[in-house]
Amino acid sequence: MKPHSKTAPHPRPHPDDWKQSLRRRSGRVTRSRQVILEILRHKPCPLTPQEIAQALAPKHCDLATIYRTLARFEELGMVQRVDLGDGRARFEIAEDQPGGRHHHHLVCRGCSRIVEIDDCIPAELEAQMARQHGFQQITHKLEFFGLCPKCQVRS
Amino acid sequence: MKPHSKTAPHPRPHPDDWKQSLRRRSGRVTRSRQVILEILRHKPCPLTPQEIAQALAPKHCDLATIYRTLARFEELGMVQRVDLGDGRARFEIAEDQPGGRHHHHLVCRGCSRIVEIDDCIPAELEAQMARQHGFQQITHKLEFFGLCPKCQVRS
DNA sequence: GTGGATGCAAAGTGTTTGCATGGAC
DNA sequence: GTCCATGCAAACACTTTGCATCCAC
Repeated sequence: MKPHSKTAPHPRPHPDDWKQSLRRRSGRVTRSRQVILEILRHKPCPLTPQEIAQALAPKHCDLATIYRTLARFEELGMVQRVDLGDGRARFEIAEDQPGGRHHHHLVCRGCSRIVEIDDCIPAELEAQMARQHGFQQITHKLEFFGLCPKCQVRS
Repeated sequence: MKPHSKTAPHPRPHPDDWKQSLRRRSGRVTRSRQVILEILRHKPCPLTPQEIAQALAPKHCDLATIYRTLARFEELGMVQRVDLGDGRARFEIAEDQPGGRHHHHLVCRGCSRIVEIDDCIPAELEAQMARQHGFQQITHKLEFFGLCPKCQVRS
């Protein structure tokens, strides 16, 4: 069940295209920015700014810088914000970027483990909603919560 | 399209049952608590603690009290927390309470207007996910975002 | 009268901003 | 050399907590 199949897949940019698009917008390709992007590309789940800071701990990067970088990357459409309802922001590679894809998350209520999920809601559901309420450009956030096998035993 | 039909509807408690269930748990039925519940019952969309404070402005109730009351009500299963991704908590009557029902929200990205939506994801989707990843007691959060008719004109 | 609820103030937590310095181009 | 990015500290918004007082029972 993967009803959210893209009809016209985006052109896949070269992994380093971002450097040019950043420079074009008078931004600079700094070491921090490269490392942050590397970390996001290699992690299987969305990360909080704190987690990113830890991941690049040896090279120490200020939290404020991480926030600013992520905000910039979000503007450029390189990363997207994920909200799992615990009051802290998480970021992952945007779904139309190399290494990204449209997906949702299944979060364990016990240990907070995050599993990525490819299933999605029927596209027709959004279309119908758009018609019914006159809204346009509809997007959605869908997250699942449950108890993972380990935490079922524990409780 | 309303695939989330309840098979066995909860017994509908009397609107004032909460007073007894609160007292049973050694809680007290104070004026603040009654008014807060009244406000939530009469509003068509989830409210932030701030909005609740405004709504009962003449009778002034401290924000801390509102937070504590909502936390208590949430424990008792009377209200539920809604997260629309803007970093502030919202609350509404729980879906199995009198006046509540399972629903989701469609939020305007322009003016933040909130519309309640009865559509839901196919129950089969959750069931399959449970099987596939071994999770249990799966719940979901589903929120839609778009541009309402007014904001389409503006932009 | 007792124990829980409230108001007020202070502390927490995640995030953002101001400003001087450092580094990409 | 110019201008943007960074680090550090202060400011912010929302939420939680401590404590003396108040009130439901």
